[in-house]
Amino acid sequence: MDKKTATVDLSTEDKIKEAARKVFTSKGYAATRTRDIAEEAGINLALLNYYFRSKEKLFEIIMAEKMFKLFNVLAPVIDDPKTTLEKKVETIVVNYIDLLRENPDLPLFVLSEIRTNPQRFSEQLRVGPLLQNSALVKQLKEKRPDLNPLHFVITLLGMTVFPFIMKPVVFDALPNNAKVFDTQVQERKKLIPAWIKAILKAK
Amino acid sequence: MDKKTATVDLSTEDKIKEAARKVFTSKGYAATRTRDIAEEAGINLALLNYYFRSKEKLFEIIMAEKMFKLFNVLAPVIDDPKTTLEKKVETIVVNYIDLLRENPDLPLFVLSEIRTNPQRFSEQLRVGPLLQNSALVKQLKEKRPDLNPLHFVITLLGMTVFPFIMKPVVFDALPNNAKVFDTQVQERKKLIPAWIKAILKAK
DNA sequence: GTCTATAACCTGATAGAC
DNA sequence: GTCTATCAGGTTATAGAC
Repeated sequence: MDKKTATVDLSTEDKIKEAARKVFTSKGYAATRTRDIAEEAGINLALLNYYFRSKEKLFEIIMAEKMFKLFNVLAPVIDDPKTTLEKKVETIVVNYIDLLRENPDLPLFVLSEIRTNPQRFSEQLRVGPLLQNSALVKQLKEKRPDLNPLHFVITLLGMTVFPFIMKPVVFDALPNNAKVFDTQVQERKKLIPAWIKAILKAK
Repeated sequence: MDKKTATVDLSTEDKIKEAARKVFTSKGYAATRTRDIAEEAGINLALLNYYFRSKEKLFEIIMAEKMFKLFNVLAPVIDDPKTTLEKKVETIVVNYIDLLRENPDLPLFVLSEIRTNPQRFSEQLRVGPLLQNSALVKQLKEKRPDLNPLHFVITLLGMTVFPFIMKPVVFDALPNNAKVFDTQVQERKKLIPAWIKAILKAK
């Protein structure tokens, strides 16, 4: 079944959500007009308010979805005592790259909105506790007690996520962009775990 | 001389630019109202248009400044044949961290605006050629002909820039945030070059 | 150069017919 | 549930006095 047909088959409510996902993530909350969403969904402007009451309510629904996607790659892996540190790294890298290949502007969207309106997200963002006593941190402290776990996590995520953040700058200007980017990102599934290994080994 | 006094001493034009820098970078183009800038500058709304004709013209001036700051850390280093690869890495890391410590939301601001409105920046973004035949790339190919230079550059920049991009998510939720963040970032001036060294050595 | 007042436009949301 | 028409409020930009 092709995508166009699938989209048409959606309920009106889902058509609006689908359109909202697309427009919000590509332009951001402030630059998005409810009219853009309505047009993208192929429905009337009034229906947006009929189903979701307001632009802001609709946005909150989409945003919650996106943040869940983003954090849910980390959450189940980070506190699993049964897997090794190496395996955790590999899983995080592969899962994130697969997720972001399908949602390339997810990180920049979420980070931009948090920056634009930090107090709106102050409650959801309790990353400290999640890290503090996780299995990953314990395993890391055992292997390298001298290395601050936060440095490690940020470096790991930076290696994985940063290509997607830089995509508009580096790749969209390149001649053969889409293909080149995807190849590079796939390569990083193996490169990043190897690099992390080298970093942990070096003293 | 304290900052308040210095600000008051500025010409009206510079007061507006200074205010525009602050408001644009913290809220983004779309969410910024010219009234916010006028108020921040302590002047009347009409003066903004008198000096800069429009919100968009003013934005373009600020944005050009910011992009220059961001790319100018890389440009002089990347094609210098007189320094070693190691020295280049060290210089890039230290210079970027110093720049970003003073302009923490510079990367997220620039990247967000590029994403929101890619065609506006399509001309400025010719990163490919800049990299293609640079001294850095040559040195890298000599040391590790198997490693795609783009992987290297993105990893290096990711390690350096990503903490600033994650700041609102990870650190602003932490108890002792400002101090912790700054300490960590300073530590990375030494950590990142060491990590890069380990990565280049590992086969 | 700087201000007040206002024009011209845009955007989110709703009323009311079908 | 879905549409058209429209309102109410806000935003950029300018006219015109000083």
